[in-house]
Amino acid sequence: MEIAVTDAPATTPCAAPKGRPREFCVDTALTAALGVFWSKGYEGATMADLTQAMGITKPSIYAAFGNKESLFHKALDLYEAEKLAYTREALQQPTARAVAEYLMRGAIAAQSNDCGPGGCLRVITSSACGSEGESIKADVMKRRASSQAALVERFRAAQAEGDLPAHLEPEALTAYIYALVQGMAVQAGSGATRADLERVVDTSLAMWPTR
Amino acid sequence: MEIAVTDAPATTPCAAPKGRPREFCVDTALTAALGVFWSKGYEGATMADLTQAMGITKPSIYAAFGNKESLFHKALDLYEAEKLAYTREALQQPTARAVAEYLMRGAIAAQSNDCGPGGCLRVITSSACGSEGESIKADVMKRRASSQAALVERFRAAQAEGDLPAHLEPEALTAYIYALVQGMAVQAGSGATRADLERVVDTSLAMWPTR
DNA sequence: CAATTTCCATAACGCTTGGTATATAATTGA
DNA sequence: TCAATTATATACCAAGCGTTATGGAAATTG
Repeated sequence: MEIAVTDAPATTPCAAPKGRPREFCVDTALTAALGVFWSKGYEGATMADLTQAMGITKPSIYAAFGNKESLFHKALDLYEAEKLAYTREALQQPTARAVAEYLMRGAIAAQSNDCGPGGCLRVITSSACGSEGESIKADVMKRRASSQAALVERFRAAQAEGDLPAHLEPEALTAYIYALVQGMAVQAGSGATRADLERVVDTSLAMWPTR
Repeated sequence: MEIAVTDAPATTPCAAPKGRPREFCVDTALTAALGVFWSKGYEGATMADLTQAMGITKPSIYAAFGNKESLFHKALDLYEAEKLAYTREALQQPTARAVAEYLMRGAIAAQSNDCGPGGCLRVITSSACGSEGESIKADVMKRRASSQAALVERFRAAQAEGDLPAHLEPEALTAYIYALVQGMAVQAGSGATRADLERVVDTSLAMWPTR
């Protein structure tokens, strides 16, 4: 009769892991997987690469993360949360120019190859499109569209405040900024140094309308 | 005695093809192969994809082009000669701004997906870097460096003529332009339309120093 | 301590990959 | 007409891919 009261444990999965606990840290393994995907792309990363970098065997990967595709999605979540956080912080900058600068300097930090492999996981994934990773590519493009929409909105607000010259459309400016950042990612993936990328950003900012 | 006079046929290979003539046109097949590499990348393009698009069987490909890697290099040669010719034409424009505009408008024409697949074969190839296509990637990067060096030289000449503000370094400007063009390639490969790319170029040109 | 649950490791699976051996067809020159 | 030579077509190969089944070891629960 009172069964309904204690009927909830199925929804609280973290209560008591009955069997043998796993011997590896999921987050650490996921970080290692991210590094592999980042440097070799989705299709370029083999399960052998992943097992070696993650330090666990294939059955463990499949038990903990599902299949390769779902592992990639989780790695991409981690990437966006950890390496692309600056994207959201940038929107809170006071002026449109400051937003753009924050976005580009953040891109340097994220793409420069001192921390992690060079380039951008999104760019790498959307460029390398075998027939297999079609849904992967679609996922990346959806996330990118969402990021771009937020920036358009920010620029629109800036224009309403008179912070942006009227002859610049928010959509066009967003596409421009993103093209620049994505191009920097291409160069970073091809061995460009942090100084190289800084020259690109400085040049772009030198051209930004001052009035 | 007069042998020396008629000793040249080894250098005139088109004289008499002794055996069975091939039934396909090499250039047509190479164009088809280029389309496959362009839309799926080097590693993403399988031999099955290539045979189907080229309309010939695997042994014919290997007999005519060597292996997959050498086929890619030949397709890349064709791509650069046919689709990247605007890169060299741009350098002959009278002003630095005209050079930049020619470069970007040409990029739109080459990357926009009405003619051939979207995006840029160089960007696709250098981004998609499995462990296998390492030498392929190196080849692309070498060609890109050569193109960039030519643009640096052109901007340097422009600066000597007073055609370019002194506070803009030719190297930095080149990296900036290339980042923009490469970013446009990323967007074109993700389904951006010609109008989308034109907005990017117009925005960039609106920021170009006028004085 | 027994039972149970979950883990790790090996090995195999079915499939696709780039590349090739072999046999047949088509042309040239004698 | 008969060899010599070259292209085509079918089939095959070894290797690598993502994925899964199996068997035993280890840790928590009752």
